[in-house]
Amino acid sequence: MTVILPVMNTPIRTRFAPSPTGYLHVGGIRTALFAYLLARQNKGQFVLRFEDTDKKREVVGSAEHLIASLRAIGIDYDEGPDIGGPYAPYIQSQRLDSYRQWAQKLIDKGLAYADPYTPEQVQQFREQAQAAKKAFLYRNHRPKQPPAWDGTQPLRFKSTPQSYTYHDAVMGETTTSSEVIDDIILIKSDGYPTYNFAHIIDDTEMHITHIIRGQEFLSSMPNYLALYEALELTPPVFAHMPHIMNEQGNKKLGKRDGAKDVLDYIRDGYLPEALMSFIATMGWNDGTTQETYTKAELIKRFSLEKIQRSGARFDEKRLLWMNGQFIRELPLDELYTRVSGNGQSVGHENFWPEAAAGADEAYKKQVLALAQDRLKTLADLGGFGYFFTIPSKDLSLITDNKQLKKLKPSEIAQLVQASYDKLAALTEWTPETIQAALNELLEQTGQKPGILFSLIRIYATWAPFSPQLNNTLALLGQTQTLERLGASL
RNA sequence: GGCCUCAUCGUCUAACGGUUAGGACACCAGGUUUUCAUCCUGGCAACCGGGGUUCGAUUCCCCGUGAGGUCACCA
Repeated sequence: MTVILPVMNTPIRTRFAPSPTGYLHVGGIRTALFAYLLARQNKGQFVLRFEDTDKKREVVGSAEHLIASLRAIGIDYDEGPDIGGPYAPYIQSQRLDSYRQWAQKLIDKGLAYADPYTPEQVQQFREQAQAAKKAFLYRNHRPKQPPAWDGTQPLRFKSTPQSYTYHDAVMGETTTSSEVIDDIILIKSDGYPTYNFAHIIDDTEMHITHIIRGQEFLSSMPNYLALYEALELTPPVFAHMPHIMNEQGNKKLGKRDGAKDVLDYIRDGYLPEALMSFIATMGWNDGTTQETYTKAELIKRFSLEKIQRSGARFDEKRLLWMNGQFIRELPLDELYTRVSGNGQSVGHENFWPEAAAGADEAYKKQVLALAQDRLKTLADLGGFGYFFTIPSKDLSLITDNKQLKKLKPSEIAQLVQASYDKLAALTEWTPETIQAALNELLEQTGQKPGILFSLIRIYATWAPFSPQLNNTLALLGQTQTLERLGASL
């Protein structure tokens, strides 16, 4: 039969419904993001719901962690476990009465029955089917006279195999085989509902209009459609997202394979807006050549129809590039607050090198202005410690330098002394006057910039690289520059 | 194995029957008269294979092949 999906004229309501079993990785948060974007675009609501019906797998603290992750990326929800809403509670373990009532409706209609078998017996059926190279279907073993359901056995759906055709907002027209319809478990023997049953009830009661979820649920769609029918409910719009694959491209991204916690990206100095743009453009684009998007642009331009149907690999190099792009576009003052957190919570990290602790704000902002173009992550700021403290000498910078290593120590000393004298004579200390002095120094000593400037730069910073020499010296100040040049090897 | 889905440079992607198949990341080369980064310029690099349909297929159809997902008292 064909399920005709309704034309939606009610406000759009989407949801993100994770189970509190761990952290959120980029794959998970993308599903949340797309649901969020759709709701915001249509002035609808975005709902957070916890699906905690598997008490064995629950991880302490993960609910808070999930919430923190969404907040950190900039995905705010209108209703949820912690903030409530018109359809509270938003935690499945607190909605058991609802599931019971809807289950009773199915029992009354003769569409649900108690499963009399032990898990071991069912497992035996499964193995028999496997041995016979056939797909296991519980309904082939459906008891003729099932006992009355007393709540201690699993409650199963009494299914009728049939084929469905439905429209998926991402995947398009989809037809399912009747073979996969089975007597799925509605309520487990521990009294909690299965995801398969609970999400349908919740989405209905919470007036969710669009279910956006991962592609792994595609193969269960026939069973869900059968349930909607049995419950006499109108299904919402479905949008199944292709998976994000790991970097090797051979598996869907998952926690077991080391998929990174999104909060770790924040801790590592990735900007939320870069993360959002990157995640959104993995598997979605608006048909233009635009490469990065602000949140406002995403809300405006997003559409389910433009979502890619095939899985996308997670390319961390591209994320790193994108992060640099966003850092560069930040106004200096904004960048300053981003790197100067109190370190108390995620999103408020302090990325300054330790030596910067006592430095004054104006000076730090000048350093930041020089550093901005060179940051790929905020954490890269940690490499600018030489602006705040006299760096320890690393002679390998000279001995490993293919030009400098040819010089005798006496020649080096001479060059440094000449530089010292020249810079000490300056009465005005600006990038321009310094550059002029440096240029004169080149003529005076007859040295190539590659040798002379490298030497000065190394004496001033003892770092493998640093901003442009004149700017670096200007910011360091004349006194500090001379002190560093004056120190002997 | 059954069922479902997918298929353009190494990667993310554009193209919705007619293009020298475009952009970006990565990589390589050059420039911005020190390094690294930024920025600019240029380069390398793709329509999975085979049949159809069509005047014409990357694009539509079929069959292969490959990849992923799913077959739980997990979600």
